[in-house]
Amino acid sequence: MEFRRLSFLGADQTETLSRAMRRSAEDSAAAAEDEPEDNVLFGTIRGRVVGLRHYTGGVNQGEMVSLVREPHNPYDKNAVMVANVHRSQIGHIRRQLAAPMAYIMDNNLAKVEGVVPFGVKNAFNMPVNLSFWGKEENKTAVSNELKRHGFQLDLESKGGSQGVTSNRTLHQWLAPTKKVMAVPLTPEQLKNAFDKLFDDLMEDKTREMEAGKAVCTPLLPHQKQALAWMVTRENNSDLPPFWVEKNGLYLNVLTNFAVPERPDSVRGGILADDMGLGKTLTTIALILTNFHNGKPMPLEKMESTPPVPGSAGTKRKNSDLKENNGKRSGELTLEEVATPSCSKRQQEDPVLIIIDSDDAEEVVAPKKKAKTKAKSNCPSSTKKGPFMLMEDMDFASALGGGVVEGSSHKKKSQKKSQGVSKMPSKPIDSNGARATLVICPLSVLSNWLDQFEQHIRADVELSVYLYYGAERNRQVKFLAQQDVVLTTYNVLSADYGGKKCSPLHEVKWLRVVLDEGHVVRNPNAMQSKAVLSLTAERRWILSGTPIQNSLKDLWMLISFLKLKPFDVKEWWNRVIERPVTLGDSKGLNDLQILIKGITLRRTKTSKMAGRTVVQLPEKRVFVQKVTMSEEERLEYETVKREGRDAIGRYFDEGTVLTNYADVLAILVRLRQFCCHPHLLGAPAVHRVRQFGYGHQLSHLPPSLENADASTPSELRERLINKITLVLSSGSDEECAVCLDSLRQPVITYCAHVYCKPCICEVIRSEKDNAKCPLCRAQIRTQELVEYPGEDAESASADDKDAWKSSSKVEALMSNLLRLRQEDPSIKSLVVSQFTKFLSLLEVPLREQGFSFTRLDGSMSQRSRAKAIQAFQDSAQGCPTIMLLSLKAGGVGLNLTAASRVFLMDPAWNPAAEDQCVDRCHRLGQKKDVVITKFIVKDSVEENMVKIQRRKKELVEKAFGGKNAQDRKQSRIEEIRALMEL
DNA sequence: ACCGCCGGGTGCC
DNA sequence: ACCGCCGGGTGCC
Repeated sequence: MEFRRLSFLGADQTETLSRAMRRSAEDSAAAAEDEPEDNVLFGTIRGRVVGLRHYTGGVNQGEMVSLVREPHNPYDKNAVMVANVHRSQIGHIRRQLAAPMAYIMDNNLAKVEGVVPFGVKNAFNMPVNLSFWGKEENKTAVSNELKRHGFQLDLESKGGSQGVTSNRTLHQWLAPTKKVMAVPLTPEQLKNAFDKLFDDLMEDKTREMEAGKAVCTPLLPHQKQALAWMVTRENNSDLPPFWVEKNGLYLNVLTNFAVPERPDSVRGGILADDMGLGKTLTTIALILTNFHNGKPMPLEKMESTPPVPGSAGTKRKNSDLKENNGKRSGELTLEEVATPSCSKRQQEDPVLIIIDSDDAEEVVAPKKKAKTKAKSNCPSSTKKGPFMLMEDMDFASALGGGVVEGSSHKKKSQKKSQGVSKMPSKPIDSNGARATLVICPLSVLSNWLDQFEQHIRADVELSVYLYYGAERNRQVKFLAQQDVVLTTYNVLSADYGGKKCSPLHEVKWLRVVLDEGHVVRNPNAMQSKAVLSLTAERRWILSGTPIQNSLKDLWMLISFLKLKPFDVKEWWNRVIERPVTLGDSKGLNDLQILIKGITLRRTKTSKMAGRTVVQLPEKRVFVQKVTMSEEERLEYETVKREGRDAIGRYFDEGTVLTNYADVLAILVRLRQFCCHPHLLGAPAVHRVRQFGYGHQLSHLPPSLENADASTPSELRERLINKITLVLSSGSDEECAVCLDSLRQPVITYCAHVYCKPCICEVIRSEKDNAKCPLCRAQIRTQELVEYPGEDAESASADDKDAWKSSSKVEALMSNLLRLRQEDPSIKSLVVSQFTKFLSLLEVPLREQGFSFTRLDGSMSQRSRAKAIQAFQDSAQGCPTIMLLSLKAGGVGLNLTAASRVFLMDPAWNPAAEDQCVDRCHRLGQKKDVVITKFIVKDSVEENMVKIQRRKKELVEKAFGGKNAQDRKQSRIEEIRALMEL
């Protein structure tokens, strides 16, 4: 590790630096494993595996083997061990060759991979074809090191230096028993194929299945298909793809591994339906429909329980939770989480049963603890009805004493004859696992609870435990007893952190479901490790966008599904990722087979028997051009001229990048002006000064570190303003260190924005000499200025007297007024990137007597849920308008009550607008959706629209992400276009 | 005999 | 390992 970092700091400073930083920002332990660009084949060598005598590991003809360094081997510090799939040792590389290999491997000059071409029955040694893969720049070093020890790399190229990576060579060495001569794919073909990876996965997946009786929502045809498919996947006992049975062994045809144990069937997969197709409902149906042996989950009918404790108990339990969370954790209360969907539902008995922690503790916990809990938690009642207690006892004894197979069968047949009916206790199947663990982002937690409530019959009892909040019940026994345990990725990884174990990791789950599974992406992140080490019989990934950036993202998913042998990164890299990256059509084909076997994906436009899967109402987009008033135009042109001058200067000096934050600030100001002049600086005077509003712009220093006239506190203030502007600009800035979206953003004295952990790591590793990765200015930890968060300032309160309208505001208001006249029941989303603009809009809305609510990033979970709930409610007097911040809320956000969307200002990223619109144009929308985009004529907004269009085309053409530098460069081009420079 | 040759012991790193 | 290598025994034929 140390050595590697040193070697990186040689050549290209910026590039290697940021790479080195990225590595240390991540979990450094495993980071050495995967250098993605090790894709050049340097050549091959026929080596020898010796010492077979001493080890038991066997190998097949043509089998891929791992080469593992053994730096602590007492006989030779250069030792290189040869191992098979199971990591069991076959032998060692002969020491003469091991010496240069050790050097190459230790310095990360190349990755070495082996295939045994023949001689697998040899008693003492066997040949091994070694191939060396790495970055072009290390090729000579590798070759020289081998030469120094008397070895010559075979290059196999027929001509041209690119020949080394030809597929011929590739195949020969990846799987020498195969005689595939593939034609390399062009990047274009590769891109197309990759895009189609998740398309056309429909064949054989059209069988439908009815949900279990406990599900009260009728499934749509495509959901029944998904259910049938999921049930089939869960109950299958097929070999995973590319495995065949041969001579009593199991052979993987890609790697030639032959193992005696049958590789586990992949019981689960990826449900990758577009959002809005009802993945949550389908999953709930799955939980209830496919318990053990393909039978529905045995559930109690509530009437069947003893009348008094039963119903009262249920209600009380719900209120327990409310109290419990509100009082104890302070993090998430029932109002935030189990949002009653509408007034009508509230009158019914809630079907969602959330068993309070104490239910189990009373049985298994030491008395003392139970007592305390009872006091603090449930003052009014006698804890719980005898019914629940008995059930728990039943469970405890079942767990303790083992389950009699017959008894559970009896229960099942009983159920069969009576339908959903009395079920005195919840049986555990012979294999014990009962509970489904659902892990989701916090933003959709409440949605899950909602949906459990909505879709399960009111007379059916399903125990859903929300594993969240400080006082969550961590008892393994208790968790294992639930039907469903719901938690978030954060809770999971927090529990797991460091300890490598946690309550959730001790439970043997029947099923683990990763909702929005694509969020688990970086395999080095704690949450990935936490997710991968869960124990479950069945595993599911729900994701509308299974591939975020590239092939690499897929590994996490495959690995989670335990798809042998690709759950081990080496085999994934060798067999799939690298061949595909190099344009090998066989590799791509293999990947397609792999994905096809485990994925179901339908888009909103997928056809089913000639009709689209979901009949969504129509969506129409209108662009409404807004003309500025003369006064506005005059002012706008002034601001624009000053901005152009400043940016033009940066272009002349070639300092656009170093002053990027300033440039963004100028652009933001222009965009803000298009919405409303008050957005720019007022009433906060310092903003005006800092960003050179009006004539003062010309005094803007070239960069902030030269702003010598300022006191430290002034500088600080400026930086806070700057970071606020950058972050609220809607440009989705990324951290130049981790290349991801900013988290815990901080700004340096040289006015560049990074994730706090990333830049701190840079400073830490470079000690006193730390430099800003973007401009090389000196940086220090104590000089980093943190983003204070969006101050939820209410402009309306401050500016009531000073209120004035703007052309755009007028345009919106006249739309809203007309709409109200035509149909007062229609609800609208009013979307802006500027929360302050939303605040300004509150004034005329109030004036005109509109009832509105608001959702923006600064709001707590609690107030968000309230706002959504109120807006979705169709009752008289409920808000008809929601002021929505463009980036607020996750993809799960459901605002189907709205059928009109007013996009007040264009976004940099057109996808953000689409996503926003999709919050109401989704399953459950009954009306046609009309979208109005306001664009100010002859302004920066019009130019933005042009850029949006170009971006869309680019996205359609390009494969894979650009690197940070390219992205910055294209930003610069955008700036030129925007400012008409 | 400071060699060659023979044959037994031995065998990954 | 039906090899190579090592090192001890041995020494005209």
